[in-house]
Amino acid sequence: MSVDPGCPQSLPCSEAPNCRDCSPVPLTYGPEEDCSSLPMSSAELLHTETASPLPYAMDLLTQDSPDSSTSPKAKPPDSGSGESTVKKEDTKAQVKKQKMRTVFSQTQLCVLNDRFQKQKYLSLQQMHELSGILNLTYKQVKTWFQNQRMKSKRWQKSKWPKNGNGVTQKGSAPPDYPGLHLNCSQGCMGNTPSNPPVRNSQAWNPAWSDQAWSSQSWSSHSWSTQTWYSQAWNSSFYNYGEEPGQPYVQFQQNYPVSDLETTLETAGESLKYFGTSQALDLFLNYSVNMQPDDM
DNA sequence: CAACCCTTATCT
DNA sequence: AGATAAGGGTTG
Repeated sequence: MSVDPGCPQSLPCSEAPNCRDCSPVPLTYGPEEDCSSLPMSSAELLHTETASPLPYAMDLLTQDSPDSSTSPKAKPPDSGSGESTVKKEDTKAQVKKQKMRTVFSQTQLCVLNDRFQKQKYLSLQQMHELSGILNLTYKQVKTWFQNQRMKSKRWQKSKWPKNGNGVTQKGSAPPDYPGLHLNCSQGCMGNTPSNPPVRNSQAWNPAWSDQAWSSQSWSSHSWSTQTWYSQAWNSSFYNYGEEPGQPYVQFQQNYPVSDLETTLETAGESLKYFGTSQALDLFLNYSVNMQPDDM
C-alpha cells in the first residue's frame, strides 16, 4: 500500500545520511510481529512494512514469511490467549524460523529513549500504549526496554565498576545512562545543549505491581510523555473516546505513524532549542491543552 | 508472568 | 567488527 516513500517532511536530521530514520515505521525484515497481548498486532495492520525490500530480507522471507506487511493475517488470530496458537506444527516446524531484526526508526528510538530516561520499567499497559503509538508490538517495546536495561546496566558497570568489595557505590548518584541514541536528540531535534533529561525521573519500581497502576490512575499531568502521546493522539484524531475496547489501533489504521513523526518533527521545529525530552514534554503539554478543535 | 541474563542472528 | 533486536533458558 502506501508505504510512505522517503521522507517528504524536511527533517532537521538531514545531516544524517541514513534518512531511513525518517520512516516512522520499523523496518522489519521479515514476518513476525507477533503480539501476544494486543488483539491485533497494530504493526501488522498498519504497515510494519518491510519498508525496504532488502535483497537478503526477501531472500529469507521467501521461505515462509507471512510477510506481515502484505498479509495482515499473516499471524494466526490468537485472539485473546495468544500462545494457544499451536499453528501448523504439523510440519514439525522443520524450518527454524529465522530471526529478523527490526530496525527501528529514529523517531521510534527517540521516543523510546526519551521514555526510558524517565522510566526504566513500564507497566504492561504503558507498554501497550507505547507500542500502539510507535506502531510497534508490545513485544518489541518490551524487548527494547529489556535490552535497554541490560545495556544501561553494562554501561554503568563499565563506568562504575565496583567499589572493591563488589559494592557499587551507592552514595553517589548512579550515573544516568545517557540515552545512547544521541543522534536522536541532536540529530533530529537539532538541539545542542546537553540537557539533563532527568527532571521527571519517576523511576518505576518493579516492586510496585504494575497492574495496580492502571495507566489511567496516574495519567495526571505528573506524567508527561506517555500520557501525552496518547492524549495528543486521541484528542487530535479521535474523539478522546478512549474506549477500553479499542486502544490506539484504530487511529493508527487511519493515521499512520508518519503523522506522529510529522507531529514530532513539527514540534521539533519549534522546540529544537530544547532537549528532546524537554521538547517532547513541552509539546506534550502543549498538545494536551489543545483541543481537537484548536488543532 | 515478567525480569534478568546470555546467546544468537542480523544489520550497519 | 560493533551494535542491538530477538530467542531462549532460568529464576522468583
